[in-house]
Amino acid sequence: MATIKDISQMTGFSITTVSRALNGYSDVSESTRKLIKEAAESLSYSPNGLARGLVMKETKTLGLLVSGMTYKNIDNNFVFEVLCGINDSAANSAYDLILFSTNTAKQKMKTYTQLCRERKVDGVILQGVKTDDPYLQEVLDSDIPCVLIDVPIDSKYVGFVSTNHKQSAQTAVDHLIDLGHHNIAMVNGYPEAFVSKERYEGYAEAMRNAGISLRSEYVVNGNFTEEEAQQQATELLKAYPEITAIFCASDMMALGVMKAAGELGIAVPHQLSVVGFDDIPTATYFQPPLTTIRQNMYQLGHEAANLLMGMLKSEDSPKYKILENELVIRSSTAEPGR
Amino acid sequence: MATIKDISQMTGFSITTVSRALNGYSDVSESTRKLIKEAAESLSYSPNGLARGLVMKETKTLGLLVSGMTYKNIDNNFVFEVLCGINDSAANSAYDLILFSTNTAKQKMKTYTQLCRERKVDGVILQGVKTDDPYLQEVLDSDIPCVLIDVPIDSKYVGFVSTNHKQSAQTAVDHLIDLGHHNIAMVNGYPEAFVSKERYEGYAEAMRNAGISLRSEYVVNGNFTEEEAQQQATELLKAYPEITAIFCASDMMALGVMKAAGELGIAVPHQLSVVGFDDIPTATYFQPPLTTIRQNMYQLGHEAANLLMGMLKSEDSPKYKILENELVIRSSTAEPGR
DNA sequence: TTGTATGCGTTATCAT
DNA sequence: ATGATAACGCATACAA
Repeated sequence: MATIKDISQMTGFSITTVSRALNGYSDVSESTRKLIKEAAESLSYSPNGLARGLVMKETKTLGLLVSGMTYKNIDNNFVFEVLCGINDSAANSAYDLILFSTNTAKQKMKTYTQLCRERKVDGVILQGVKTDDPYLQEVLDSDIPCVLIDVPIDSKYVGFVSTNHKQSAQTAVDHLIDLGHHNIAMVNGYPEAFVSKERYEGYAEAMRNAGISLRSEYVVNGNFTEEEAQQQATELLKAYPEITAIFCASDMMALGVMKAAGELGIAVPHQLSVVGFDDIPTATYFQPPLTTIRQNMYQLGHEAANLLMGMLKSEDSPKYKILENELVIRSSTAEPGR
Repeated sequence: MATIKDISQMTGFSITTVSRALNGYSDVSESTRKLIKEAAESLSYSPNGLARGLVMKETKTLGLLVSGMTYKNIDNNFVFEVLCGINDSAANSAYDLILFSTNTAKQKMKTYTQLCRERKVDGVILQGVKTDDPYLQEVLDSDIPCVLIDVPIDSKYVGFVSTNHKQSAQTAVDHLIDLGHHNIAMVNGYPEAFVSKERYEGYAEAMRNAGISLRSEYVVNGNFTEEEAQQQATELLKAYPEITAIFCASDMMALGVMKAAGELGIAVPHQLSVVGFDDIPTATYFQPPLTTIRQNMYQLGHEAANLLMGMLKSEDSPKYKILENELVIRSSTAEPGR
């Protein structure tokens, strides 16, 4: 609880000199600096970040607004990987992270801007915002530097990181087409997600390029959950038994699809090929091991933090970055059988 | 950027009255309160948490010192589950979380106490501290309220949450003994972890109770990693082919052990039974699905945060809690075969 | 019911 | 090279 005032009294120097000495200013003699540093040490002094932040208008904190850090998302380390990336990046600089622990009830009380301004964060990283989220508009209107994850919007104070979702989806579906599939369905997430739109675009593009006409009945939404995907896939496969392949917008949904197939007595991959998206660690262990699109979420988080810290340093720092995904072929896809 | 001063000028009331009105004090007339609130609204005022914290000596932030939020731990959502639990708990109260992003290099620069005092956190949750960690002593010496995860120490300002590691380990080994195993080895984590000691105790206790003499050669350390466990298990199984069961202190190490067995041509579970610890989501998908001890890490985090917030509220709030684990029997254990 | 004055711990401006 | 003083935005003891 010692302050620079205490050091000042102990050493006889003014608080100004103490402050300057401790902050490495050059206009203080080495002898007094030594004295002051020793006093600080003996009083086990720590600077008060609040007071410093109050006057400096900079807190060296990055805000994190992360959806999905809750019980039901526990199996999805997607969010965790992003977090690790951000954390590692912040650890290499002087920033700490503040996690806005907000639930839907609290979200109604405090807006995005309020949250950030109260905590006086230097910048924010947003993960999991939907396109119709009211927060999104606030972000754009606000003057708080911000990086969005998987929402491609940039403006003066806003940047983003994402992956090439469309191209990746296209690659995934091309893989199915190359194997000889024609009746390819898609289990998407939900319409309010940018990534869902992009991935659908990729699916559609691949089909068009192959001269296969799109059938809207073949495309359903699984809300990114295993359960809904399983249910949707069950109905899909019952209604359209001609389907021989399903492209899913997440690995967990792919798991749901495989379970649906299993219950209907449809063998994967021999009667039905399944492709996922994400490449979660568990995907390797699925039965059969899942063919999927690998996203490097760690790197996504890492780049997000770097981008943001860059924006804080200089006006004309790059504001967005798009990473490349990669198709990982395992055993859930094969030539269409009979 | 509006302050109460701005509101004061706009409405003509003093900043005192503005402050009191906004903070819901009763000694301000409803009419002026209304005026002031409207002014605040129109100026889109947000209180400055730094200034408030400076004078109130309370920041409504909980510090999180978490080891393992880094690239190599990405597959281990153990940490993430704890985090989710803490987050959910904090979300239901007025606290936000601050993640101390510290790497080993930075850790040498700033001590635990410095970190906390600079940020002026009201309390701290520590995860992943080893028994020989210098941080630990600091925690005990400091007067910052703190909850340790899986380190059973409590004092005036320190509490902890943990699970019944010893009993759980004993249950796991009992299960093996009940199946008819005698030559049971253990792949532990590392000696500096409390949980390792506890789990070893449980192993030893079970063996003693069954009248099986302990052989120190049967106990090795896998450092909680898949790779080291695999390597250690390989040597173990080569040197002592009479071993028919291995109890592992984590699921990832159990995976390493199963891989070792696989490479040596030893069938699990028919020639070797394997038990893990944690019940990570992937454990269900291992081949064979892993028998293990389920730990509810989410609840652990939840309780940790609740405990800490309780300690902040009153002196004589309970300071520790021990949760129960549960044996989950899957297919990696069986009667010893030949 | 409202206002005045003070302090929280720090940095910054301007003297000396 | 060092010091006095004013800010930063807020809460609170005390007055009125």
